[in-house]
Amino acid sequence: MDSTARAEDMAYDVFSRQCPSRGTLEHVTGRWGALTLGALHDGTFRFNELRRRVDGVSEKMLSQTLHALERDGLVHREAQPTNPPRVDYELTPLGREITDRLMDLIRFVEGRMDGVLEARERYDNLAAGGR
Amino acid sequence: MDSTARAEDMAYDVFSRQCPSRGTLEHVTGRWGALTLGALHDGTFRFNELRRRVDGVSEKMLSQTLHALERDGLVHREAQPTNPPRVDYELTPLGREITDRLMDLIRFVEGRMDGVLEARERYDNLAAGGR
DNA sequence: CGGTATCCTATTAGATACTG
DNA sequence: CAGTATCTAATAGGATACCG
Repeated sequence: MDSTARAEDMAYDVFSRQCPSRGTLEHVTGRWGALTLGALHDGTFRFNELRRRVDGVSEKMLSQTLHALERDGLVHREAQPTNPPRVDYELTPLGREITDRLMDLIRFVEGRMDGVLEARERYDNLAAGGR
Repeated sequence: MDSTARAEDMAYDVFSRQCPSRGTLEHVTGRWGALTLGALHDGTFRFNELRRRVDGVSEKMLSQTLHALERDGLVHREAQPTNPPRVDYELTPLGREITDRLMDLIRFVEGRMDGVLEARERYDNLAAGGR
């Protein structure tokens, strides 16, 4: 019984090279994936609204990122066949569960940036003294 | 008082292009950063032990990744001046706090991979029918 | 063992122009 | 508005050789 439960736990292992979870994790945590999910954590947005929220993303990268997240079932795309077109993006229930955890991580890192910046100064000063 | 607290909350905002938290988040969530931190979550390891744990990483990328994480104060490097040399890597307290949250995310994604794979099939079948 | 240095390729990302 | 297509530039990544 324990061995069965353990086998299920190990069904997907991101540390293994060929595991598909590695690809999905990269979609979630990649530079633009993380910021796009983070933006959608605040609500439903249109394409150009998202572009403004994710400061610095190009049309191309946002489009590519949204496609990957939609394919993985984390983002829902709602297109209205009007003219001009209107397309809304929002998190799916699964996308929301994942993004909740992603935001925990992002907020925590933001909250500790002072410590990170201090560590960098110590590291750089030490390296400068060493040479 | 509330306004002061809010100003502190917004000190670092990863959605803003120039914020240094964006770089640190990329070190933490990048392909090799996430897997390296994940490996170190299990304990202290030597360079080549880490290489084996992070399946697929090259010497060059592991070295680069460890340097970035050490500089950000998330990983501690302990070198013994013996011959042959022995170097141990482990998480700092800050690295552990961040990695705890990272592992929550990773384990959750692994646990939902069946749903992700089903979503991909639906998406690909729809796209195939559309063309 | 624990790396660094170099070279080379592949992938990613940005800018620009264009379309329904 | 919401993208796609194309081209180019920057960066990541791999292979190999070498060093303390």
